[in-house]
Amino acid sequence: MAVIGIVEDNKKIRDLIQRYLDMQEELQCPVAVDSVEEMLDYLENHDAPDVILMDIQLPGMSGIKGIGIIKQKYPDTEIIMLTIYHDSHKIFDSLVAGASGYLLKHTSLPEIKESIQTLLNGGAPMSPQIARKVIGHFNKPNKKADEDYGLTPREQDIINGLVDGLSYKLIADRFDISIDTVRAHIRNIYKKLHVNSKAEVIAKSLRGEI
Amino acid sequence: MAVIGIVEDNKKIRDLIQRYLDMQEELQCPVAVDSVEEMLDYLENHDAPDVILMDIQLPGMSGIKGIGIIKQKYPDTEIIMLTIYHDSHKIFDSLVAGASGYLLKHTSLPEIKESIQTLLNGGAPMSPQIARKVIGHFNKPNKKADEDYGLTPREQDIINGLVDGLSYKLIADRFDISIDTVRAHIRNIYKKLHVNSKAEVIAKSLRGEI
DNA sequence: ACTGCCATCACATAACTATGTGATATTAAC
DNA sequence: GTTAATATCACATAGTTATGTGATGGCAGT
Repeated sequence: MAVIGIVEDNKKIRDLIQRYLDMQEELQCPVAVDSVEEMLDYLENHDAPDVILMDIQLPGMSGIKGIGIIKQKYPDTEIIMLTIYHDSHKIFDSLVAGASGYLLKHTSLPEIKESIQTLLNGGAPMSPQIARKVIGHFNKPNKKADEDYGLTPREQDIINGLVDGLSYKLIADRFDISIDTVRAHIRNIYKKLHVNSKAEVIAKSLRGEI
Repeated sequence: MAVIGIVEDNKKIRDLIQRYLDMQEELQCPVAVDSVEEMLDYLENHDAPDVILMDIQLPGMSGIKGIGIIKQKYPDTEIIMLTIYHDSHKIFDSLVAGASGYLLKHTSLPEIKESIQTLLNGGAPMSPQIARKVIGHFNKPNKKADEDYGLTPREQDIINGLVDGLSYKLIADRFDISIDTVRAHIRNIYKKLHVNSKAEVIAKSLRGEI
């Protein structure tokens, strides 16, 4: 009899999954909480579940951070992410943190059950679409032109300034140009990257997407 | 109508798969050869298939080396490995070389067909057991302990919002608090992290320093 | 009861960012 | 020698961010 835990802040979804899993002959789901912190509290006083289903977007600590903490204290507990996020870096971060599977929230209840069994049998549950993104990470270092945004050298300079946390004015000083020129470059960068804030440029850059 | 190619040195298996795939309404398999060299010859004079099923152990060039050569000349052709090897090293090398899927030879004919369709739909066909080994590669690098800035759970939430590229207003909406509260939290975060702009917080966070 | 910390909100203002519109000079490509 | 792309600068303005100052209520520990 495998013991399952759930960390999910949407009460409706949480209850639904818990009731469904608990109903299964070969599973039991004694704990379903809405934050990593609560799960850690629970684990202080109970045996660790065999498998934990974990959301990413949670009140308090994020699910990804939670993976690391839980896996460190209870390394035999396997974690399956169950989330709406399908972007590569969240998937990647989850797996690096120690998750053993990654499902999207549209996954049906029987599929969730099946995924748990896959995991208990030594497999890693994930949809082919997720698998594709995981594989993508293997190819990245090899391919240089990951996606070519056609940034000019000057635009790269400006981006580096942004990533260093500089204001327009400081970037202007660094390259000895006027602040209006900086603005002009940044406008072009935004257009090329399809974003519209410093924050997004910095995020893209630090994720290696530029 | 998707076009499939096969590189496999066991004539019996090769013919079996070719006949089966060719029989399918939506597939055709005009080429099944027993070495990478022969496949390259074929490609000189014909349109590249949409998908190539590739063995690893082959006469002449290995299938893994073949992936690299074929993907370089015909980047739109997807490659699925079909092999007896299930060791992490071969799986890893194949994916790095550019394979989009990895199947073991005990895979049934209908499963092979299904895998091809998965691939054409943007997924990556691989068994859960293979997926598990792929994930294993992500876990190896263990991260160092990060400095404790004494951030409260709420402050972490806000930081996550910033990293997601949200404006104060959107962060306020996400957590259902007022924009002034968001401002207040951000002020405290800046103090704790010794920074004074969104940009720096995002950078710190994405560098794993939080 | 008192203190400290957390989370919430309000008002105010200076500084910075995002965007529109337009212009000039240089250089490489056709 | 015209075109296209790059890099530069200017003015204007709406919107966002950064900071200061101050306040309320909850909760934990002493």
